Amino acid sequence: MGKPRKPQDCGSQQRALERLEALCRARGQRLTRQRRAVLRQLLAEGRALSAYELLARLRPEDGRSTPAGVYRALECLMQAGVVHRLESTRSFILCGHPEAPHGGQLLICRTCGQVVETEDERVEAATGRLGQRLGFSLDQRFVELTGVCERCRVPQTAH
Amino acid sequence: MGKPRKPQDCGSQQRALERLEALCRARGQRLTRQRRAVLRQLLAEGRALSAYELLARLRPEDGRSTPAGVYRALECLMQAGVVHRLESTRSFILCGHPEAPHGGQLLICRTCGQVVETEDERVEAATGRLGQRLGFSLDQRFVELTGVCERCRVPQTAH
DNA sequence: TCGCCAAATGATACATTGTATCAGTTGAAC
DNA sequence: GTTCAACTGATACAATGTATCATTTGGCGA
Ligand SMILES: [Zn+2]
Ligand SMILES: [Zn+2]
Ligand SMILES: [Zn+2]
Ligand SMILES: [Zn+2]
Repeated sequence: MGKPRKPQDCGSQQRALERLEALCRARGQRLTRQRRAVLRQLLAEGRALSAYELLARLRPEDGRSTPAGVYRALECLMQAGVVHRLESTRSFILCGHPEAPHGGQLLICRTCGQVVETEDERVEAATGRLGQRLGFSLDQRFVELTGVCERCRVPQTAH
Repeated sequence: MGKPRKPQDCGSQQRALERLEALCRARGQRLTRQRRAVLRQLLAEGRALSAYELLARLRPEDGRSTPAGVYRALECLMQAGVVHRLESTRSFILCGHPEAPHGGQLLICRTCGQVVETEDERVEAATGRLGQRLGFSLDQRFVELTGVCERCRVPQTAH
């Protein structure tokens, strides 16, 4: 609960949206009305949303949105690498650094809902080596760490 | 799909069941009829099962089993540390080495469904350090690596 | 510009996964 | 045996995710 990181202002939101659109196109995905709408909502929210939370935000501006439509849009955006799914909370979030395709780590604050995405070399190396050691050729790595972030742990005296 | 690791024979199954029961009791959990039945099914199956797959196996021997009952049993067994939930496949599996409570890594073969559970020091260290670096005090670590296991990759000529 | 075709959508229905509630039962402790 | 918390049974429902198919859209070549 509690407010997560505040959403970006409109100017940078617009720029971020354009950047994401360019990425989608570059990766061979049409960026349609629905998909753009999903991106916009995720960007505006600034935190992870469940598919049905997304749907609730989309319906006011497009009454024809459906679960299937939302899931299809999310599927496509995940393909394009600009959205990730949080397995442990069944929700979806914008990629934090979508420039290069990747599978990183997600740190989730269970108090404020903040999600931090990283690409930690040591974790990458360790999981890769683990797969190798056990004879697995890995194709996906889910690393989701939940806990309490610094801001939530230290009850900073608002000044 | 394809058969995963074959379930253990009845003798060692019985022993394993008794060992698990002892662990549950040691951790302050009553081991009731339903919970024992869930354990038995997971042990017999030798792979991860969804809650409803479990339910389907329980009903023939106890027609009063319900989803709520299965989830309650699973909840308790997870508390006791003898069952894990696979977030990425929404299923449940017996802990591979339940002697000490832990949160390890799960390697999942997407061909045969086999799940290997490890407690890799390097992965533990790397994720711990990552949390620390980002100011998170972690309380749970989901590390699920999916890929293809050795047996499935090398189509060994059965002899 | 026009027609074509693959991709995407809309609409509907359904499948799977997980919880809430509350009355009744059980079982360990005294 | 009584008691009380834990557990169960039963029911209903909430949340999450898919299948199907007719229709629309949009890029592309004639
Ligand atoms: Zn990312
Ligand atoms: Zn926080
Ligand atoms: Zn385990
Ligand atoms: Zn395999």
